[in-house]
Amino acid sequence: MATEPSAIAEQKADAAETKPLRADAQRNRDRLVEVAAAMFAERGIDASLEEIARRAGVGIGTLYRHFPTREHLVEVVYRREAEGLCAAAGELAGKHPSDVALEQWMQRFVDYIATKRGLATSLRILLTTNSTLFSDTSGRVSQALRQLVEAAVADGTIRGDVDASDVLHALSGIYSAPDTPEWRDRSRRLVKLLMDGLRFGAVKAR
Amino acid sequence: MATEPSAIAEQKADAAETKPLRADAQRNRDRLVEVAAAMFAERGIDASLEEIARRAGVGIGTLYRHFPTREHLVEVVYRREAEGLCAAAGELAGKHPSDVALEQWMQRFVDYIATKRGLATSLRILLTTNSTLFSDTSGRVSQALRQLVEAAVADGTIRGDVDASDVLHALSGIYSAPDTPEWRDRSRRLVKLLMDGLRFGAVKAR
DNA sequence: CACTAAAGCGGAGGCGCCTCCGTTTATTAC
DNA sequence: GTAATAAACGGAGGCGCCTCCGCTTTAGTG
Repeated sequence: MATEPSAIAEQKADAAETKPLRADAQRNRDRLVEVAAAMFAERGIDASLEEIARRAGVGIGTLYRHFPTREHLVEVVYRREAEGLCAAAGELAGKHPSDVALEQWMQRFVDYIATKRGLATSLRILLTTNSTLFSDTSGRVSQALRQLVEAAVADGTIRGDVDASDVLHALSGIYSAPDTPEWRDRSRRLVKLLMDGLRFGAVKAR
Repeated sequence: MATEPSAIAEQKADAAETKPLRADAQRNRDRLVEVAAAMFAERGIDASLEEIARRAGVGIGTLYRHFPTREHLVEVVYRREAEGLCAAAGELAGKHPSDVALEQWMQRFVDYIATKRGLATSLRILLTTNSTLFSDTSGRVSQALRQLVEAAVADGTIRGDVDASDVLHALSGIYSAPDTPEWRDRSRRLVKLLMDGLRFGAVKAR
């Protein structure tokens, strides 16, 4: 499943895809995405676009030029979130013992799911059009999890009789809870609980 | 499949369900529903609620008191539409030859589908909550069609080798076309075509 | 009838969405 | 450096959403 560019713009300088933006435009666009990510996390998917523009220090017109609809903006934020999550797997693995890396990554996964769920309820329509959005990101995300679990099993910091799918399955409780306000905290506790279970009976006892 | 009252208010005086409205309130409510039906048909599901209130000669506050969300209003309009459609079967049968009654009813069915489709795209969310909305109306509607088809077959104004499901199946083209502007006209022609087919080889040739 | 409480009314006001276009700024050519 | 031009900016303005609350009307009661 290749990661082809979505129908909706992507600014990654990876390949000089679509004419590079002017310097100021690129700067503004980046700021907008950053602020939007914060706002969506804080206030939910219905955060005011005008406030996002305001906080990013640009006019509302600028926001609309870059992201003609709310959905466009949300999609970009979501993709960024997913990318960050995948990248985090490598980074955490580099600077923590592998069980700790796994735990921290899963905590971050909770935030990611929050984004995903918010997006899901809002974007049913866009999703029918742009169906690769979820499918191709979720593949990469579970790949990242696999990597972490395998490393931790390999060096004995978690028990050896589980694999990534087991962990994902155990995490499924995260998906189910409705959008209650305590959802995030409960999910965090769930991750801790799961980690205790994983560490129990590990070769390298703590 | 009983027609129990939806989670969302219904004003039918059938049984004195929820305290009868004050005369003026009932009047305003009726006007609102009527105007809304016209506006939704004319301008689509996103018609301005303020304009609906204006045309109905009431304040926007009144509209919101009766229908706290756009979806509430849409649902009531839709139910009314469905009821009207079912009732029309009986009326048309009473004053036209049965083949003509069938034809006219099918033309009206086109309008009904238009409402239904508009609603469907807008109300995915509400539908997950209030799932009886579609299922219980569609049963009654197809019952109405069956009645008309059987009558027309019985008195020989349409051919005898078809039944209501055949007709419904033949009408399915109506469902498919996207929301193009010509959709309604094309659907009307489809109904005419179908009628010609049904009359062809009828016992009582024209 | 007159009175009163409850029900209903309606629109001002605050906010968000989105478009349009005059002004500003980066880039390119000389 | 300067000029020309295309790209980008940004905010005013128009419209729609929805809430809130002071005013009006109705339906009872005597």
